[in-house]
Amino acid sequence: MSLSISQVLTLSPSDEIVTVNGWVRTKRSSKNVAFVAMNDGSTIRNLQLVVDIDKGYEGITEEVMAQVTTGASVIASGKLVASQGSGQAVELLCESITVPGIADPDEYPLQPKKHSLEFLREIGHLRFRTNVFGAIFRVRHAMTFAIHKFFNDRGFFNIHSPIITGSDAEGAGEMFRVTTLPEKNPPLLDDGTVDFSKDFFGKATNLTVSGQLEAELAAMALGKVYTFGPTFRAENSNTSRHLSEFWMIEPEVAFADLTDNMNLAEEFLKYLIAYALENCVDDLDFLSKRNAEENKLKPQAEREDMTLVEKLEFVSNNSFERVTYTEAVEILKNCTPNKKKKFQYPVENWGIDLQSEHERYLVEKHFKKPVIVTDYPKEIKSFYMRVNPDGKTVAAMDILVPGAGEIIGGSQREERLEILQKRAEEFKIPPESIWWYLDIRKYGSVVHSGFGLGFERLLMFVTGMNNVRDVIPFPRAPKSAEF
RNA sequence: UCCCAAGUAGCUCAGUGGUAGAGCAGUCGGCUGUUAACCGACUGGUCGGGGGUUCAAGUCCCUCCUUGGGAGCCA
Repeated sequence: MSLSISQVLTLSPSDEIVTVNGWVRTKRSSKNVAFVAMNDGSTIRNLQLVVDIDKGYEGITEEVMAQVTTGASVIASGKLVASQGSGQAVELLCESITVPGIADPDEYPLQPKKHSLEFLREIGHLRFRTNVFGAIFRVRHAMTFAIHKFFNDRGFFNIHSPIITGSDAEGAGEMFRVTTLPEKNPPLLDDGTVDFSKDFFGKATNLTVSGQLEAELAAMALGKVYTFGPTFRAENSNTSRHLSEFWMIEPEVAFADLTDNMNLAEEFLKYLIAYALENCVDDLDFLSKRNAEENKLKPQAEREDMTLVEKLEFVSNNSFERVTYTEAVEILKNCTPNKKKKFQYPVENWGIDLQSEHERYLVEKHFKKPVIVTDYPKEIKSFYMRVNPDGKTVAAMDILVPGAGEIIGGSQREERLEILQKRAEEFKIPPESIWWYLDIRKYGSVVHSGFGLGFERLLMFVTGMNNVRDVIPFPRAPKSAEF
């Protein structure tokens, strides 16, 4: 009977022979007995293999045991016995061990010690084998599953928005071109630019920067929909919060206004955090301890007063703070760091865009909890956001959390055709490039709202990791696509 | 893209003008129902690349590359 380590660790000692497959984390050996910590990825916990050399089981030779080194794969069989040592309830008393794949100790880069995350990023093909990344990617899976469950339970339909898009007016950022034209001597127009009518799709195409516009179309028939797919931004962003390829969840709901939208977003985030707390206990416990150790190394002023798990519990049990942009500016204008000129960008006038330092102050110092900022000046937001009755602001909302910053950006969409056309004009978006988006407002237009949740930013918040490149298996960023 | 810092053994780092070091890992030996085991010995380096200053450069200067932190863009 072959079992996963997560299964084995729930069993009681018995005379039944069990077989476990996995990889060696560490080995401690002496003349008479050897202990092997084995992990198979099913859980962060290791199974302790005990090899009693005196017993002289067939197949467990010195040659085989010499191959049992950190990183090697092993298949072990034996009886589950109560552990004599502390640290584990049960252990596998081995009667046979085979090593399907060795890992030469002279070359294998992972050691049974703490490695820097920077180093592990350089060995992206092996970092899955560490406790940290095992925990992170199990949590990532759990969050993926919980997202689909949340929406499915509430009558939403998952829409696969296209990855290749012909729309270049989405305004969300620089795009990656998709083309099959030859690199050398592509067909040119008279003015010397590339003739994309000769390209694969008969027009210029790019990788999507957002599934929102397409989700809106679906919501106008299916009511409640969401997308969950990869998104691509060709911005030259070199930060710990940006990727060139990241995953985004974008719900879109017909007959829903901004308040409905905020309620959905808040319920959604709390659900996901509660799901992680309930279903990823071991992994979050490990990440929380890791986080606490890192916290100790920080200067006093930057230390957090809650552990990761405490922070997650706090967020799932308390309501988010909701403030308008106007109120946020008032708070910032009158706050101590602004008066003492500690901000790099002083807050003086209504209309400025909130900088990272301002958002951090609001979230980490003033409210000390997630904050929803609403009703931004229309000049600093997108063309599709609904203009408020004051004519100055739009029905937008951003959710800011400690550490990961802006985790959600959403809005009530402009459903009035004439106003949307005027807004597109102001943003210099040619109407013919979004004719289908405008068409939706001609036929049965309704109030509707939605938001985008950056999946990796959610994971940063849930796992306590500080760099977005550590919560995605294969990070893509400028000058970085090795694995 | 801009600002700041860093790049020295497989890993983490010390070395600020005068013969390249430590801890961990690895190898060998010892010891022990061990828990990132422990003890001893040994091995291990184009000091990120290129150029320059100097009798002499890991160290000073220029330049490029990469990484980290911050900023902008945003999720």
